[in-house]
Amino acid sequence: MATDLTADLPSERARRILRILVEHYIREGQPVGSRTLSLSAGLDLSPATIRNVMADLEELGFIAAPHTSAGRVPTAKGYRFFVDTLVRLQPMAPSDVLRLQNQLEDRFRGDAKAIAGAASSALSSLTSLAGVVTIPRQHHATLRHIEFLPLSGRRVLVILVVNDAEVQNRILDMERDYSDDELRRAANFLNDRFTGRNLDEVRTQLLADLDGTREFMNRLMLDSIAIADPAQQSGSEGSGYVLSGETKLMNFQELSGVEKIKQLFEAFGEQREILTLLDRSVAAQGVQIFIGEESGYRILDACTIVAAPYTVDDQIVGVLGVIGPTRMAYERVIPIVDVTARLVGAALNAGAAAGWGPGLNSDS
Amino acid sequence: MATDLTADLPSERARRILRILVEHYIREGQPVGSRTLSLSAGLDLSPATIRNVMADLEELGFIAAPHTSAGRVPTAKGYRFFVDTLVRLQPMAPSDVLRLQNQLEDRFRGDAKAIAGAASSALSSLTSLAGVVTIPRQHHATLRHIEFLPLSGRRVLVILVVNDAEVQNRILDMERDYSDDELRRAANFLNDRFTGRNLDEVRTQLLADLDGTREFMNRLMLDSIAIADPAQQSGSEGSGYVLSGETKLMNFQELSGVEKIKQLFEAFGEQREILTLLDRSVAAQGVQIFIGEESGYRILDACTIVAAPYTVDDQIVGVLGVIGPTRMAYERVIPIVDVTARLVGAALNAGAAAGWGPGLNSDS
DNA sequence: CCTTGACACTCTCTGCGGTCGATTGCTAGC
DNA sequence: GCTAGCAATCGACCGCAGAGAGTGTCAAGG
Repeated sequence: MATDLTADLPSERARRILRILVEHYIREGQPVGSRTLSLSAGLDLSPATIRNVMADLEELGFIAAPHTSAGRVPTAKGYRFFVDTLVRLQPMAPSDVLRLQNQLEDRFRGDAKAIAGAASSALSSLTSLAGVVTIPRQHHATLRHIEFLPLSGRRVLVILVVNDAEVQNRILDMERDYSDDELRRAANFLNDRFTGRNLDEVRTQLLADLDGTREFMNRLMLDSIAIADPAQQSGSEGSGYVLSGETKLMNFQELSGVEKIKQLFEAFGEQREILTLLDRSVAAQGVQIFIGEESGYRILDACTIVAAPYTVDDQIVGVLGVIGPTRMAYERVIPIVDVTARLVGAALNAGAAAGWGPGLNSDS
Repeated sequence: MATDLTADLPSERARRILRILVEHYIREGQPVGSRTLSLSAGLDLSPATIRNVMADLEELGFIAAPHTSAGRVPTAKGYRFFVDTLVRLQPMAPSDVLRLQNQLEDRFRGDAKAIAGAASSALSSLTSLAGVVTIPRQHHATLRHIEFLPLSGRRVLVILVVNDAEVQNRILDMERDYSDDELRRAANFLNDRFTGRNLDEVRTQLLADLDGTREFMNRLMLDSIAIADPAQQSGSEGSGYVLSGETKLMNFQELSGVEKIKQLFEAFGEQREILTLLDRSVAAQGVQIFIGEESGYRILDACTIVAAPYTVDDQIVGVLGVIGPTRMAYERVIPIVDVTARLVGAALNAGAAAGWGPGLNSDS
């Protein structure tokens, strides 16, 4: 019927209308009618004309009407088009960047878990949504100190200090008995030879030595190095993510059904689904956005996840982001997630992160 | 008007009616009318008579009517009287006790945090309410191993292994520099002299030595022993409690207002108020119950907390319990909390907990 | 060919009135 | 002291009508 049906894309004018509609809906949370749009600044069209355009947009699947006489709301496809091509990103205020930076670096040097926690609550308070940060992988971490303590019955307690001051520990079930002396020698060997080295290097080196004389100890050493990697850590503590400000999600009517909220919170508790979803954004660099149904999880139908991987030495070690309703302030949230990811990477790089300033937030 | 107004206590008959009313309301969740009670087994009175008694009970403050024609519901005072004198406790099934015991002891020997987590989720799944367990204090714990690692700028990383295999660590800011050698000697001193000893003993001993020659090292040693005590641990990790099954609370209509749920969950997140409330039950032994307004916190007006301290060597080291609506199955919940507290104590006593059987659940 | 004003239509929301059912308090009688 | 009966009260439910908001469509005008 209208302008540009040959392509599947809306005309220039339709885009402008779509953008204003989405922005308006995000602000007000109410279906937007033709009259409201007509009065909106920047448009100089009558409601009737706008109705025609809106009919086209509806046919293309960008917007939908809850019922006959209730204006239109964006669909997931509409939000997708909006964030991909229409949104005008709003850089973070330099003062906010500075504060965030301080929050992440202050007194946390080297403790990755503490940084993740701080980042999570910072994300939440900056966006008024739920913040989520995965515990960083530690392949890249440097070995600081290692210690073995014998327990009863072939069990050995491994204590591993990595980076500046991060302590990991786990109990290993061994295949044979080790004497106190053996354990001490193994620890000494590792400490003497590998302190200050990258855990990845340590592992490779140990693997290379595998057929050497020390083979019998090697199994113990390999296993103990491996505990620093949260990916393998099925235990409750180290794996998973830090979530903050979940309760903020209860403020949004679109999620306010008690039953929905309950399922959402149960999913947060289980962690599994959220984690696999976050893992998807490890693939690409930059900010990734999963809108409503796109996530593939029914529970998140009314939610959007904005996520970005963060890196240390150009290696991706984790993902962070926010979870909120599809109707969120994308233009503010996207830069926040972007900048936070960079600052977390910088903070993890310990001392090396002095030189951050404004101008970070160009965009993806 | 009626039977026993001289005393502030209801007559025998009134008590029976109150008990049946409370039990019925707990089961059905709907205001109970005189007709319903009249039909109830065990009572052989007409609705009119029951109405008279109910009027008395209302005057005494045990029950209240939501509105003129809607039957009665118990007040906080009514529940209080019910749990104090009317309730007929229902012992846990021996099979449940056994399963619980296994859940707590399996593969957790020595790791207090893991035991707390297991107890919390066990409480939640047994009661269909939220389970809560404070992280146990460690005064009583035995020192296994200690280690100091120097960090940059007068900071020292302390790693403390207590009990079987529980690792605690913290960074201490010291007043002067310590050389590597000093730190090594301090650790050796503590390990040689105190391994296997109670942390309390260690502290007393160190205090006694304070005016001796080693004074300069003593500060470091005292501080490092102190980190095992979660009460002093203001940091996020060790302090506080483990909460499980919060989402189950969303099932109850009396808490179903989104705003109420939100405040409740925010209180859970803050931990402070819940903790001070739980601390109150450290005073007395046995199961403590805080019903509705009794807690003193508005947020918990519609909630009841059933809590019991748990002990190691007859010393109270923590509190556990459940949080639910005032309308909960007290007769089942109270024994469950009671038994769980004993089993957690036993599990913390590591190997010494073999001999538990049925017959635990006499009552408070 | 696009835009616009006009008009009829559809749907939700709100308030009103009425009925129904549950329960109470009260009083008179056993 | 207990009980039966009675009027009164109140919430839940239903149907209905009117207001309001927004749509689709159509014919007229640039």
